[in-house]
Amino acid sequence: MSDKILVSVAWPYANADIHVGNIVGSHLPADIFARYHRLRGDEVLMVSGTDSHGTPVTVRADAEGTTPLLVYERFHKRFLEVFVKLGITYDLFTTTHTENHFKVSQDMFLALLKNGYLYQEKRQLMYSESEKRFLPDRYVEGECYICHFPDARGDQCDNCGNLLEAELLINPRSKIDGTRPVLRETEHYFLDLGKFAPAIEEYLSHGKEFWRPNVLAFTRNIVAELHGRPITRDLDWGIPVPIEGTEGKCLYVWFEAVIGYLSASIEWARNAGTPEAWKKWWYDPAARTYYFIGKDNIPFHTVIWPAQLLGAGKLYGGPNDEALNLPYDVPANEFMNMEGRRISGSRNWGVWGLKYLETYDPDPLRYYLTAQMPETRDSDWNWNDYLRRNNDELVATWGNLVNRILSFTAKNYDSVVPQPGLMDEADTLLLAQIDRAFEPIGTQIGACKFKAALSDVMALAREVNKYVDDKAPWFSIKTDRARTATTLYVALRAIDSLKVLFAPFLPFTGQRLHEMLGYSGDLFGQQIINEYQEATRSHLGLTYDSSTITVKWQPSQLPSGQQFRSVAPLFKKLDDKIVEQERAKLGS
RNA sequence: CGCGGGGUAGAGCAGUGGCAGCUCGUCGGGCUCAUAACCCGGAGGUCACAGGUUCGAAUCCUGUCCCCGCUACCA
Repeated sequence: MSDKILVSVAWPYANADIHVGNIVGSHLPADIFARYHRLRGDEVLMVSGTDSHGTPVTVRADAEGTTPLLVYERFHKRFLEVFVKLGITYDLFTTTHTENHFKVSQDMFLALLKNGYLYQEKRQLMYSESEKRFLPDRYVEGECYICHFPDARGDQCDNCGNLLEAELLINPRSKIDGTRPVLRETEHYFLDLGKFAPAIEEYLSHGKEFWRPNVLAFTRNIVAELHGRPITRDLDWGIPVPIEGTEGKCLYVWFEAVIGYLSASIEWARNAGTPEAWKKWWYDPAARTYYFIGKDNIPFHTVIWPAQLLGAGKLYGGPNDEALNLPYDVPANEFMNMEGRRISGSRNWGVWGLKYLETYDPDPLRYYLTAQMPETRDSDWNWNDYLRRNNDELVATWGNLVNRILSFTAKNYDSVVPQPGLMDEADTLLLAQIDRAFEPIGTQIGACKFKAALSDVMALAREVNKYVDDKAPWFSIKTDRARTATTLYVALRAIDSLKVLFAPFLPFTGQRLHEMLGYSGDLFGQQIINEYQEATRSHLGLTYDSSTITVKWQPSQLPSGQQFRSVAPLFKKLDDKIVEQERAKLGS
């Protein structure tokens, strides 16, 4: 029986390229999870998109002398490219800059307003008369009112380190044109989070034992002191507040971006020609919704988004009048550092997806990132470690197992899966051990324990290497062809099973191995980039066609007599020199 | 005392009351099918530190030190 699984992934900001921290934090674990559930035959919907609004995008546009629209479009296109090359199989990766998302966000705003969860409040904020707009804190400089450093930023003083209130700076000036901003009163909408505290506590109080302890502890702590947060800002790049007389005000990004999970699901259904199909993930109480994010995003997904969903109530209405589903699990990852220091775009301290793929293959990256995934604590990318895991684990253990058995079979059995004879205890035990592994390894992936699952699969590959060594077919071939045929058949079937167990982690080499073994058909579906036209604008979206999948999460049924196609190594051994070469690029 | 996470073999990690484990590296041996790949064996740890609870603590409690994150536009 198939489960309904919604895989929601953090929306990357359209102001910088995707780096390994973004990939390991959310996109990759989500993809492993989605691929596994698809192999199981579950109904999976995996969505995300580009967060195209917000100050970072505007800041970048100002710096480049261009428009936020062009900045967002440029990075959005590069996101799609990196996800195709890395095999991050989104059913829909869209953007927040669609008419659909505007509409859904505004609908949710209005629903919250109608249900009494929004209130208005006036604030005094910095306003630039020369530019006729309110200035974000970072756009204001002035004398620090604590240490009197003359060039403090609006949000923090670089001299004394204190966090500042921009409106209190002495002699404030605009960072853009140097003019003196004035305080001007502005009215904003606030989400009344305090009203949700009892409901959120109730939500967190049962059935959350499987949540990662840090996520749960962090969340429970926040719920204790919930207060209203502004959800609108004085900006012109974003989603307009859908109320008369609020010109020049937009929905604040943190409020609007999370709504993307819902709007992307709706868009996916509409694009597929089944406009109601999204409802089975959002209204069926048996559906499970997962949110793959980085730890910086925890409160938005475990408190604020549930509050929005609770407050919006039934919104568009489920088939049986159900309310919207709350997050089932939020498996947030910690951060991955780069050679001991925090990844930083401005200092060029990191490894970027597209850049990496110019030189290296996707599966070794997926392997290394999974093995180093920051599931319980911060981890570190280290090029020496990358080299070691590629050469000593991927190449030496798994790649070599495949290569030694396939080439031996090619050489001695004419590239045909041999007919096994009577199996002895060792043969039976090995196959039983691997057949039995599907369930516990699947359970681990389903529980978002990706490191442990991958390490268990690799341990099985070592078991098969050991079996081959014990059987020594290179000896038996000289005296007992029947015995050797059995050994090779057992090893090949083990390899064929390992192909499936590794598949969620290593889809590209999995597909190659699948073909080498002589199968036709695909392990996974195809990724397709489409252009979608709405009434007034168009956007690119990445989608996934799973109709060609022929493989299931189950032990190999490899038929003897099947003819191999070409046999070639799955992985490339890397030269030691890359460590110094790659390290030299950091920080330059 | 702002909040949360973490400190276990050279490196990276698992291990929530019962003889301290895994991968890699290292040392020694074996094999030769395989990308000098594979297999076997050994060495290596006062489980951050100090107290406490317990027949028994890496694991529970108290205190201390150190690292990381959140509160900002660096995921």
